[in-house]
Amino acid sequence: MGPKTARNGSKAKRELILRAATKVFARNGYFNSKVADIARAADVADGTVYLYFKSKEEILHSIFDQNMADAIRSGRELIKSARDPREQLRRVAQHHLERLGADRDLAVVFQVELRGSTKFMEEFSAAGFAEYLDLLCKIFQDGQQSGVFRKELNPKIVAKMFFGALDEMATNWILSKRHYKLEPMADLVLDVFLNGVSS
Amino acid sequence: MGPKTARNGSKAKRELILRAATKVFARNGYFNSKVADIARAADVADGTVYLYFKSKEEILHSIFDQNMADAIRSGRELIKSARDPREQLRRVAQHHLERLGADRDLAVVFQVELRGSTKFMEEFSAAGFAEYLDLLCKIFQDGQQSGVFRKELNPKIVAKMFFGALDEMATNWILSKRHYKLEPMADLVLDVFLNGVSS
Amino acid sequence: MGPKTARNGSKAKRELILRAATKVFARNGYFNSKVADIARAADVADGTVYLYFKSKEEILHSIFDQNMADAIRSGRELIKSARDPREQLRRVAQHHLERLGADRDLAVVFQVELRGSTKFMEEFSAAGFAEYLDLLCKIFQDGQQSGVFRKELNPKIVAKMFFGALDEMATNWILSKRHYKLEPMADLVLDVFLNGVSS
Amino acid sequence: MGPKTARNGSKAKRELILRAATKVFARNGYFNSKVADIARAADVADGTVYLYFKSKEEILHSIFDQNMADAIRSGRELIKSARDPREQLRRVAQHHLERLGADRDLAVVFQVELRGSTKFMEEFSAAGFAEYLDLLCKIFQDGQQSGVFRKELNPKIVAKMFFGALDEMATNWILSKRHYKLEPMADLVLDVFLNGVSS
DNA sequence: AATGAATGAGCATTCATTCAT
DNA sequence: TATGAATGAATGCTCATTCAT
Repeated sequence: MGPKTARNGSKAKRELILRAATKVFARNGYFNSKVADIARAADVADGTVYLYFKSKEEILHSIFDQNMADAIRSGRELIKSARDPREQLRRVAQHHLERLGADRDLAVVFQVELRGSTKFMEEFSAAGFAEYLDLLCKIFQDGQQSGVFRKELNPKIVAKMFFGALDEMATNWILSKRHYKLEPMADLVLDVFLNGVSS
Repeated sequence: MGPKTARNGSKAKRELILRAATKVFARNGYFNSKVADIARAADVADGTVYLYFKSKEEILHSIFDQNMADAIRSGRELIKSARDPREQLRRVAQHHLERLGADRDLAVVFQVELRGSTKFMEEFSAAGFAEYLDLLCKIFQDGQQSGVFRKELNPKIVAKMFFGALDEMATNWILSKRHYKLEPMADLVLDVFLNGVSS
Repeated sequence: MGPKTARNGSKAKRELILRAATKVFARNGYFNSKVADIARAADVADGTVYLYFKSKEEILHSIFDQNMADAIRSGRELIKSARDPREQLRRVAQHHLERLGADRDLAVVFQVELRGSTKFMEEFSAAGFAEYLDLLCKIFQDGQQSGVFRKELNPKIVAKMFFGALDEMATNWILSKRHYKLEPMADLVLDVFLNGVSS
Repeated sequence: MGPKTARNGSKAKRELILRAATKVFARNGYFNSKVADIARAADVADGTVYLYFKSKEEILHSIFDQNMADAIRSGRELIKSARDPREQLRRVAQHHLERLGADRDLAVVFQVELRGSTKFMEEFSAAGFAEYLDLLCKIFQDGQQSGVFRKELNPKIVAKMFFGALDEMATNWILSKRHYKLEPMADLVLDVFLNGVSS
């Protein structure tokens, strides 16, 4: 059998629904999106959604899980592709903003819809998010050991700051009415982080 | 009648409802909070809520508006109280985290509940939030003019980064199970911003 | 305040909904009845039903509970009103069939709708129903002690038989297309029970 | 091909599904049973059920029809096997309770699940049930003609009473938590019917 | 005959908002 | 001002049934 077996079909339809949901959530917000909207956007019947996801909430979770796993995987590979912690940081930051900048709907879901509930934020945090922060933290720690970064800084806090700065770039990009590229922000952020704002 | 006329009473009750709503939103999330919950927490009848607010959404907006106005006012005063842009930055950052650290419920609403809808985020952004960013931006611009900060940096972007970093500190503080003080983070953030992470 | 206080109004509306539900359940069956049907029949909004009952199922329970409590109360009084166990039996049987014969909708709910689920039947049995059987059982026991009834019979079983016979009369009456009086069946049943069918 | 042709295979599978449905209906109730549950219990695909039955309702009907036809057939044979109407009554009653006592799932379906809708009860009544009552009625009429039973009694009503008493025994047996034999109740019921409860 | 993925009509329940008192 | 009973629109999810394979 070729690649179009039943299992592939299932995965393809799951993906289809996920993409449709991302679009719908991005446009209407999670709470204002009806499962029927997602079904229509995916061109399937309402009930079909429930063959692939247990609930509306599980769809949101799946969007997060799947993309976060991807992001972490790419992040790890990017780190391996460079030696200099500064360069590692640059690549991860750039990739971070590239990903979001390439899919506005996904970006909206990540920057806005996923933040709307403490409950979700807690799981969100507990899940891959913490892993992503870890990844950044490791880079800072490496840099400290190799003497590139100041040793007296708390790497965890620096990682959060770095993430927070990138995150804010992304959120502002989404909310902005002007159309600009998100990805170039990475270098600006990096510059400030590495060298500070002081002259 | 002294200053405690009916109008004062009204304001007091409005305040009462607002505080109750903050608590309820923080604990259950905006979408899962019922107006009846807020009414019960404020010890008034359901209908009374509508004598002070047009809708549930307006309550959320009011929480934001009122606190944001306060924050901006304080911010302006703090800026006046110092000459050195670095010190101005430090005071604003510290105040930012002090405010949130002093009222966990308010912090939850600001860091989590207010982020859950693009629609709200847009108004949110349009409203006082932009003003707050402006305030930070001004400090950076002043610092650039007085030669304290690097002139080649885009002050708007730096302001967003600074805000993003502080914001992330606050969000992490809320989600953290450990109990620590939020306010001391201000100096750590400032240090990195001023001097960078490079040794 | 006269009899039309809020509390009376509440009870009256609860009663109104209960009566409407009885009619609706009788005509369409419990599972095929929509809460919206009940609301329309009671001339209230859908949501109003939930101010008085927690769920659709609770409405069914309430119909049972309320009527069963009435039946048991009346039964007890009827027993007091006569000395001869045979006369007691006659009065209870007649009252049993009178009640059902007077309200066909209620009869349908009792004879048909309440029987449709083991779960309900169990609670049904556990609840007032067992009490009703007890009441009949007592009459038989009294009759046995006073020598009116055969002492070798198991009074519990006889009570069940008697109830079963009356119950079948009621069920048949409901399902019958012909219009006849239910109540006169009581004497026929009693005759057979007292004297047997043998000549 | 011998007698085990496809048609036999079909009947076997039909039977399989019917048995599975009886079990599922008995455990969950008709309305709470899903066709998918029945299919799984019968170890066939959901769609297969519809090759043998037009609808879920038809399955319930078939359970009734098939068993009722059996009961009537057995009943007729039992009547032929005895001359004395009293003995005929005894054999039919005993067989009635034996059948139900031997298959609790079937008994639950007959005593509880089949009673849950007026619509079904009407057809139920129209169908084999009336025939079963007729059978009992005939015995009483014979007994009246042969002078064994009192001539002034309405045989139809007596038949219903007799059925009602047996029916109640069966229902109580199902709902009872204690484990006892159902069949011996037949003689007790018969004794009361023949001789009455009076001493 | 058999499968099981897909369908889509159907419904109990919730809750923001109103308004008569 | 304050109340809280009443409203009714809104929606996630289920499941009997179909049909392409």
